[in-house]
Amino acid sequence: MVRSPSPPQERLSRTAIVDSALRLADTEGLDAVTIRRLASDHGVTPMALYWHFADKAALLDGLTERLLAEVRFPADPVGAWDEQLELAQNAFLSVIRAHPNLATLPLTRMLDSDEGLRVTENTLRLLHAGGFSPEDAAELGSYLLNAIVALVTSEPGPERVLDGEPRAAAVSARRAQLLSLATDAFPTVVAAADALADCRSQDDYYSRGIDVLIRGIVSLRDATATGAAPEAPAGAPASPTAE
Amino acid sequence: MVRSPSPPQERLSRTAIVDSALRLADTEGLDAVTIRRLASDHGVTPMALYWHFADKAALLDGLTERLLAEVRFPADPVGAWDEQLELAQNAFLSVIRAHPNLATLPLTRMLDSDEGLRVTENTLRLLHAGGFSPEDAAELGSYLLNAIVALVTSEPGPERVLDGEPRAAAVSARRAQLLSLATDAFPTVVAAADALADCRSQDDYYSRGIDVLIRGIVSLRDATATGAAPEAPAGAPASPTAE
DNA sequence: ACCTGAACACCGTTCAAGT
DNA sequence: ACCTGAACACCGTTCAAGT
Repeated sequence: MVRSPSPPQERLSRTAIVDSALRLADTEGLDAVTIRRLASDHGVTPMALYWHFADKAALLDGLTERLLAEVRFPADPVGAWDEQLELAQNAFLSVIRAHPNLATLPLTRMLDSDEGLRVTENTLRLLHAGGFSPEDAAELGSYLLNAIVALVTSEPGPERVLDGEPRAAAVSARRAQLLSLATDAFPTVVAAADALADCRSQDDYYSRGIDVLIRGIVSLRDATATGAAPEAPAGAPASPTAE
Repeated sequence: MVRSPSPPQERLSRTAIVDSALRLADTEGLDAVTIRRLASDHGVTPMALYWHFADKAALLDGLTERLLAEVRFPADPVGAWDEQLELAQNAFLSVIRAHPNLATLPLTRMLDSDEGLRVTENTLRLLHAGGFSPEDAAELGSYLLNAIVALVTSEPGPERVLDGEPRAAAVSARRAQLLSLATDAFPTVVAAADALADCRSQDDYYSRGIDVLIRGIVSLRDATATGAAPEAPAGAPASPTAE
């Protein structure tokens, strides 16, 4: 609340607004990111933001772009195709994990910024190099990216805005709720109450999630892409076969 | 707008409110579901709803429960384990596909209603029968369910609130945007512009998405669950090994 | 070019009352 | 038990001005 009430701001700018929106979302959740809140944090009238952004959707597009700009894909891809794919997916995952409150933004805004297009292109290119057509790569790539978001949103545990003592309280409340269920109707849920109330090991959870994803893609490729450039170096797609 | 301004309502009730909330979300999107809008649709004061629900979160929990109640799992599971898993996943998918505007609700509210717990129990039980421990099944199951939601949210095409002519306009605008990109920076995205702007075949898209998911799980099971009840009949878990 | 001021049509919610 | 009325602290956004 006493974040920076009315700092002697030198100037308003797109990047300054997006910067504070990112911090605000990280600390207080995406719902806290409002035009009026950002304006007051910058010691300015709400309407001032409308000179820099057409509307709130444009602001969220800017925020999404800022998030996706942090994704660092390996510059020179080496190793087997599935290893390259895993590295790329982990690059995306680590950024989403660092900003879990923003995880849902790319779900609908992936194609609405240059950085989102960059991430998309890299993913589709990798899939295409693995033998999928650009069209198949498009559907598979969109799904792959969103499944990684789903991995983060489905991480067991309470809302990610909570911290410290309120978080521990939420975890034990959830545990108690699940343990109180009828064991004949919900035997497996009761048996897994601890694991559902809070993630046991985040690293294990995520490495297994990525593992399942890659296994699925590889298995599909092996069953589908019969002889279609199965082990291309993935520098650039051999021939994009445009339209 | 002229939906049912002030019908001579007999009585307000939880189910009547949830019913109209479901219709409203389906036709106008989740954002249209507000306390005040529902109240006016029922010809009643906003505060009237607070007798039936503690707050808006409770209303959305009720809406989620209503949605998940539509999920019909096969009563007597027959066939191979992965076929059972696929049937169960398709049962969940078909409900989400029927209500795409509500797809994101189960992401955070799965454990907050009896119907959500029912869906969770069924999923975990199946995974447990496949050889995963209840804890592993919990993490895998949460992920599986959310990945199916991700499948729906990542279906290529414009927002699902749009229909008819505005939808076609959004599709061709997206297509034009993607085709106008620099082909040296975004060759694969440009090549897949059509597939990214609108889903080619929804049935193909979804059957492949489920396919990738099942393949991933099966591959993980074959690599992991070494000899641990690999082909149990899946009626009920052999021994829940509680705690 | 960049920001203010007043206003409009919305939100969820509390609190005190009515029947 | 079930609903109303007035009020509070919020939203995003338009439109007309200011400098």
